[in-house]
Amino acid sequence: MRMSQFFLPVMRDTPKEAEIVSHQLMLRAGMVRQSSAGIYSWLPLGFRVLKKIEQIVREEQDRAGALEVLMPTIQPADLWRESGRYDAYGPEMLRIRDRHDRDMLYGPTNEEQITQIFRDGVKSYRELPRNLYHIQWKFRDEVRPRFGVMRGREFLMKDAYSFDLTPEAGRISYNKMFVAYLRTFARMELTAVPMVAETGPIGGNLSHEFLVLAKTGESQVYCHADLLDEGLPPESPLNEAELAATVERWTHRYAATDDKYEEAAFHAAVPEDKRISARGIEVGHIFFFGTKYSEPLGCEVQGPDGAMIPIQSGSYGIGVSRLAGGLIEANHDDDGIIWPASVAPFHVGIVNLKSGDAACDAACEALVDACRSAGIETLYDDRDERAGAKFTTMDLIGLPYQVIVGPKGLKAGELEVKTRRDGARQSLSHDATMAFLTDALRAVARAA
RNA sequence: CGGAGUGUGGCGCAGCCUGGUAGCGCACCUCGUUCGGGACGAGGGGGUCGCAGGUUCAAAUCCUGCCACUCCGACCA
Repeated sequence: MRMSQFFLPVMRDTPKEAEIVSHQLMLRAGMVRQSSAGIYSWLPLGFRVLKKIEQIVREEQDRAGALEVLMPTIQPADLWRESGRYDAYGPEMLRIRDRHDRDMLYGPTNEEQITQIFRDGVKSYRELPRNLYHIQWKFRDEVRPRFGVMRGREFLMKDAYSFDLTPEAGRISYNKMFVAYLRTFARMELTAVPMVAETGPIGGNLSHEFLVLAKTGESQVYCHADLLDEGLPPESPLNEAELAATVERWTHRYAATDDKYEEAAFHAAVPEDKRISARGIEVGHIFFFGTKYSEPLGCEVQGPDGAMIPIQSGSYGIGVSRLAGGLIEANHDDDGIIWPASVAPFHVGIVNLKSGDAACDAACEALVDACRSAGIETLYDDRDERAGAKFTTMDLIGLPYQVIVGPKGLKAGELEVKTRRDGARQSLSHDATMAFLTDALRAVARAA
């Protein structure tokens, strides 16, 4: 993408309504613009990030055997009356009336919708287990939206729903999602710690939250320090025992949010030098809730003996739009954002220090072409203005690598390659630059 | 919903107390000079001063009401 043809309204000054760093940087880097309280438009740069996140989530859901669907944002009230949640959900549910005076609502979640779909489509235990998910906009009319996209009223969420015959089978489905979540966050280079959680209005009795530790996190969390060093979860697919072992590996140590925290238990379970007390951003939440929805909604299948059996279900959420903010909270410095390569809006920024100079233009074009062939996404700063006048734009928007092209370097046949995270610079030939970039971005390419 | 605060060009702000029909920095446009890293000069465009009502010869400024947004608290992906 040529910067001269892109839409990138960056801001030098920090808008005063933005308090936390991710919100400030998302506005300054031209990723989002606020529409009203807790509701945002995603501009090209931000939308690219959102899609990258969404795609990683999608790939890991697919890998775990979940099937993607797409359910509507607007749902009929009657469906929620069946489950009893129409009245129970309260003012956080945005209620709408259509032209025929039918009560509708903008979905805050989709348990009812998916249960209805499954109920009407599946009649036999032979068709279990199944896991259906979608990535769709939700609306919860929060009393107090804040922190930009981290706590919006409208937000993009991946929600998956599992359907099993027995609680034991349901636990396997739960474990699959648990491991998928570990993999999902690891691919974004986030350390997300699973913690035992309250089940809240979604209901159920088995639940974990996944929290990214960050100073600006909304939740107070307590955990064992070694949990942060567990590293990468094993490659799927895993058998039942491997799944259970992996879940065990990430849950046998103490980890709890303040809802579940008990000081005595924490101190008993964790030696003092391993106790971590920190703030966390909740980026995922999984529940197993058995027959909570299948019973009131009549979601049953016929078992081997012919008896009707209510389905055992769980639901599994990832805050996709929230992750965009969470990733910035976890990856930034004084100059701006520092994207992990897997979610960066572009992999490489190319800066032409002397636009209009034939050699510089040609070298940049050659780089753009070579990167395109190599599957490397570039943002080329080709603007015909003072070279470098916008140079911090590249730092601000946080692309992992920058290649700086100027006439002096070119005379020596060299390009300057800058790594955003540590600021390291090196002078390399065109071929060496491509080799460096290809190598550096190999992990991203391999995962995709 | 309780508490606190803010609304003046795209962003950041001054002006308000002591009414006299709007200003600064950045950004933007034109021309010129610059040109290996947040340039300089000259010229220029852009504002219902959140909205409504009131006081006054005159309101960004004073009064009343409303709205929006932000922050702290309780609640959530």
